[in-house]
Amino acid sequence: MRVTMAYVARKANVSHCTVSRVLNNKYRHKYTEATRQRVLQAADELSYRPNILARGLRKQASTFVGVLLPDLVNSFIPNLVQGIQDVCDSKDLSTVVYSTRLRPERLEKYVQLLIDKRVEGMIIYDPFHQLQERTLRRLQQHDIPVIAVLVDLCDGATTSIKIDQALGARLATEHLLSLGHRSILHLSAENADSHGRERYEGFLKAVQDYPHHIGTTMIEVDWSWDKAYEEISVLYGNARTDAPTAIFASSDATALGAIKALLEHGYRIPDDVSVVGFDDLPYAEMSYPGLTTIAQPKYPVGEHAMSLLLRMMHGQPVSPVLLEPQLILRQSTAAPPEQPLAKGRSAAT
Amino acid sequence: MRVTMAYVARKANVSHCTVSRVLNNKYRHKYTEATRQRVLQAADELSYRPNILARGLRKQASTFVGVLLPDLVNSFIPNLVQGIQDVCDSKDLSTVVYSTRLRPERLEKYVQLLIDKRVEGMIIYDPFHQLQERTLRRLQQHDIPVIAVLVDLCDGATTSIKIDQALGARLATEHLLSLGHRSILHLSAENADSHGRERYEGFLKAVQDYPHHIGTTMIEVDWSWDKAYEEISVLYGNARTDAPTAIFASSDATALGAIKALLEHGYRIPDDVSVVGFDDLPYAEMSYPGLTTIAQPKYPVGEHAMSLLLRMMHGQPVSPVLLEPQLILRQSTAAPPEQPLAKGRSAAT
DNA sequence: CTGAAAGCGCTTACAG
DNA sequence: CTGAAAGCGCTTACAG
Repeated sequence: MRVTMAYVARKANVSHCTVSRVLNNKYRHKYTEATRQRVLQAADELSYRPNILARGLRKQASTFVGVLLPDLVNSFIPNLVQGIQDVCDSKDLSTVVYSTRLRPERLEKYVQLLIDKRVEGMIIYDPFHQLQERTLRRLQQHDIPVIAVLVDLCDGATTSIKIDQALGARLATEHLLSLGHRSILHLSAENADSHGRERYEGFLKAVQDYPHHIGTTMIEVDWSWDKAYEEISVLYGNARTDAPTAIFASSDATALGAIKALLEHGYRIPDDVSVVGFDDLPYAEMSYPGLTTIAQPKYPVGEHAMSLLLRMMHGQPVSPVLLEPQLILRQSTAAPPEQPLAKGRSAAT
Repeated sequence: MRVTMAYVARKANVSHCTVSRVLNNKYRHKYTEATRQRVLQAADELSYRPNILARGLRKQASTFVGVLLPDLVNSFIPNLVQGIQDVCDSKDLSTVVYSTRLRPERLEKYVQLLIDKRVEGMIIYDPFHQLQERTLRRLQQHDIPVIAVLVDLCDGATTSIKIDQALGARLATEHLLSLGHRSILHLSAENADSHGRERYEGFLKAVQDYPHHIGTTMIEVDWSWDKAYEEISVLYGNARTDAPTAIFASSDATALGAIKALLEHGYRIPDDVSVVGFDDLPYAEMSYPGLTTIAQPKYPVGEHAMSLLLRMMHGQPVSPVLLEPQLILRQSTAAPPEQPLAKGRSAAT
């Protein structure tokens, strides 16, 4: 049989209201220590546990927070979620996580579901702006506070916590420039989404701000490892002496595609070509050579997002947050070669 | 103002019970089509949405399923979760996912929390057997059905869905043997957990079953990329002609550590040394050279687990499931070199 | 200091 | 065919 408050009350010889008061540690001056002890002991002996659903119904608070993500697999999502959950844990909140896998109709469906579940707030990462404005308005109607992470929502007004993408691109580019590279290739995702565009712009800006002339090449690879691999195979496959000595890839995945193509064509990294990535995937460290890249503070984004949401839930004012990425030096970057590049250089030594 | 059934009822000029009946599509013969239309229209006009908490309280069903994992970051966890969630989606269930990050006390806490939330079932992945038997008993007391994934729970009795680890190890080993390798090194995780042990045993068994004499070496690296990297650096670092021509690593991570060490010492893969991993991480394909490995059916494990749980929730009989892993051929394996191995072989050509 | 009562928003036997 | 009533397990003003 299920142990309810009534049951505990009977055992402790009090009414269920008293049980509620004692167990919630509320109105402490309103009952004697003796009663308190009796209740506590009865609850303990029966291993009583409150029914959170009932409490939620009564208090009009579900203790749930909704998290909407494009997918679960993507590199930094787990860390983001972890950050959110750790804050929730300390506040007796739970997260309900949904991943849309890029299907807009699922997005709408999940928002509705989360509303139905009476979540007390929502954190949304919507990289391709698939969330419609009217859905956002629905959330407002239900007084559900929303925080956008990494990317603004379509309304542009929802409080967001983001990472400075352009700064990351600048750090990567300036690192290559300071090593002496004067011809840099950018594997871009300019047309893919806002992060790709911001990284592209950060790269351009860094180059323009540099006092010397820099030769730049851009290839759109749309976050795709395959495209990066193929484009670099073609570009460096034919013996050329004027190929860029450095590559700034807009993601670790595309950087790894480039590296694989270069290694297969006999180039040495970083001796012949330097490569910088972006993201700091776990593999960035495991790969050969270790990938110099831009690390994003994934876990802190989650933490901040949840803290902001908490403030909103309590009706406190919030303002957007911008976090800074960081350059991680590994073995894939070095000064450019003294001799001009030539295919199969390393195999010939 | 919040739209409740009472509100819809008033608007449709019926009682709230009728609203409930119509909206739940139950007792269809119990009201006229006209009433039905009136209710439906009123609900629609008011954008009525049922309160799932209230329904759950009444029906004694939370529509939540708990998922307990060691972490969110580990390679195949996201796919596993996705499989679980997709099945849940089709059944109007939601998952509450907790990751313990290997802290046993968190495990106990989360189980309790999930009980408090009145989850209708639980899926648990507990690789290091941190869950205590009495916690499992508590779950039973609350009539919460449990499914173990990938690894048995401490009681050994909970229905489980697993992947045949020994078979995976056998597939990997036989692949190397069939290529002609007669000296194989196993980077093991024998002492780390049951998966490590099963993979180790599968390897041994495959070698013993082989008609020819096979030289085997074992190094315990405990799932650690670092340890694999260091051990292989040492073993292959000193010029030796008798080093194994093939490595079966108990995970992709350790395989990648080995590969990095080998490449740094000038060995060519697969020309000088063949390497097989285990897991099929996304990076297995992206690395240089593409990693031959054992793929585990991650998503299907999630699907099956949830389907089993569903059966249990409906009081139907269930039996354990064992899924088969699969060999994925890429570029890191080939026949052994004709000349004996020597350090820096490739650099010398 | 303690209890009786109302109510959160539903579902479902039970009458009529 | 429809409604009144009870009840899921809590919390919280309101009396006493």
